[in-house]
Amino acid sequence: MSDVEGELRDVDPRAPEAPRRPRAIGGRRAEIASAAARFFAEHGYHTVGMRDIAEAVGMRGASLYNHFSAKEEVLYAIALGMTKGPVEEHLPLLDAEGTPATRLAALLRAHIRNLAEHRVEHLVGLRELAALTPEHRAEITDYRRYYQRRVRDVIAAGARAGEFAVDGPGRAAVAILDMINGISWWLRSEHDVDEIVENYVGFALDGILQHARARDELRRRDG
Amino acid sequence: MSDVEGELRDVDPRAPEAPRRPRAIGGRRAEIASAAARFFAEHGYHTVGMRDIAEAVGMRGASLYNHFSAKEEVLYAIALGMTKGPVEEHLPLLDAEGTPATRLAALLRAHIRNLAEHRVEHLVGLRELAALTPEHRAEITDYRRYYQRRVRDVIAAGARAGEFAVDGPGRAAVAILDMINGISWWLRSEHDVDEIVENYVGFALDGILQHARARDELRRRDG
DNA sequence: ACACCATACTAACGACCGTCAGTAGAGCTG
DNA sequence: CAGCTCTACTGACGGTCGTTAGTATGGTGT
Repeated sequence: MSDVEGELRDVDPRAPEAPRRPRAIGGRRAEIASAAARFFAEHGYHTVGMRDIAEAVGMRGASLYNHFSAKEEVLYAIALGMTKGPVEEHLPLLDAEGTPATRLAALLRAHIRNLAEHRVEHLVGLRELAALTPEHRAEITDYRRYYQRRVRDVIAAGARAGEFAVDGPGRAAVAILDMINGISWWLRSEHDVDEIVENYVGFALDGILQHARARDELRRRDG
Repeated sequence: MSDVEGELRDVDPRAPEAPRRPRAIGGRRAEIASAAARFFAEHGYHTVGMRDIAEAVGMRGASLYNHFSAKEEVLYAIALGMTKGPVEEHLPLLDAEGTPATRLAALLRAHIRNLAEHRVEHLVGLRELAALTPEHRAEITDYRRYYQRRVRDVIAAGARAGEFAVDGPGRAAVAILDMINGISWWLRSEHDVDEIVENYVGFALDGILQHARARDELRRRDG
């Protein structure tokens, strides 16, 4: 009946060791989470039913419980992918060689590209935090706080080195991350991602993180 | 400005004789919307029931329909207050005397102060757009687009006048507004609003809107 | 070949939600 | 007082939702 095709046996990028599972069963999970993210992004978590998500991947609502133990688990998987992932894969860029400025620029570039590639998941992970279990929400916000702290620290290092001219590295970090995360609200497929990346890295590195220098120079000029 | 305080309603709501409060307040609508905004901000629009909102203002769920024709109307009132209001009250600051920089600074200051004063409404108006009727959502986004366009125009004027050094006034406008609107996600009552206002106006005016100047100067310095 | 297990299905339950109908008391107006 | 309005109440309906139980099926390992 249901013409579920088996062709999309996928390759999960992060499956270090698949425990004795010959079938690529993680793939269906990712497929469901991806479809759910699209729906959540467009209509909101609570207005989307399990039956809606199921239909999008070609099954009936109840069958989703073979892959997720609850609807909230789907949201949790989406949110976790957008917080834990970047922390583990992008944050090492801050430990690489180079000045704080080059390292931060590399991080922001990776961040924005990741956001553009997973726009809906990113949007959902930001917007639907309140729908998570308190424990899950705490875990997500912990990841986010850690990420933000690392950005703050590299900004502080750059300020000490004279690369940045900013007072309040913490506030600048928040401002930069909010500015960048705002992209997920309006990004459309017709936008030029490369251009956006360069614009925003410029806004952050040459703009916000130089604002104290520009401010002093402008004041000196104007008297 | 705050209207009706929570006067003593220590009476069992089931009591056949309800406490007679002084008539004369049309502020009941505002009181309901305000309580609803607090709940929506904390728990999300769909997880908050009419009965929850009602309880917060001392009535039963069905009685809310004497003030709003539907739950969505409550959300609409909140969102409208946070979009139409600023458009009509703050945007005239852009038509006042002064250079583009001083006028834009005045607008951003007013914007952030308004956001801080109505943090929950602002957050809800941003986050729960998807829960609005298509017609209501279109109206809200129209207001927001218009606001954004006006900001873009004053940035373009400042760039022509040499006050700003930015390429792409539209993108800078979006970045600045996203950065500022991000405040509503983390603002707490213990924050110093005045300090935030000055920080963010600096980020925008001396930072993002000067990034092309800073970029060129840094490149010249570094070779 | 057989057992197993992952996965899909159908059917239904219980809870909750937005909303409405109908009612009643208080205050104002004549 | 009579009559109208405003606002709150009770009670309930219809629908939807997340979730569970029980069952069927087909591929896989032994």
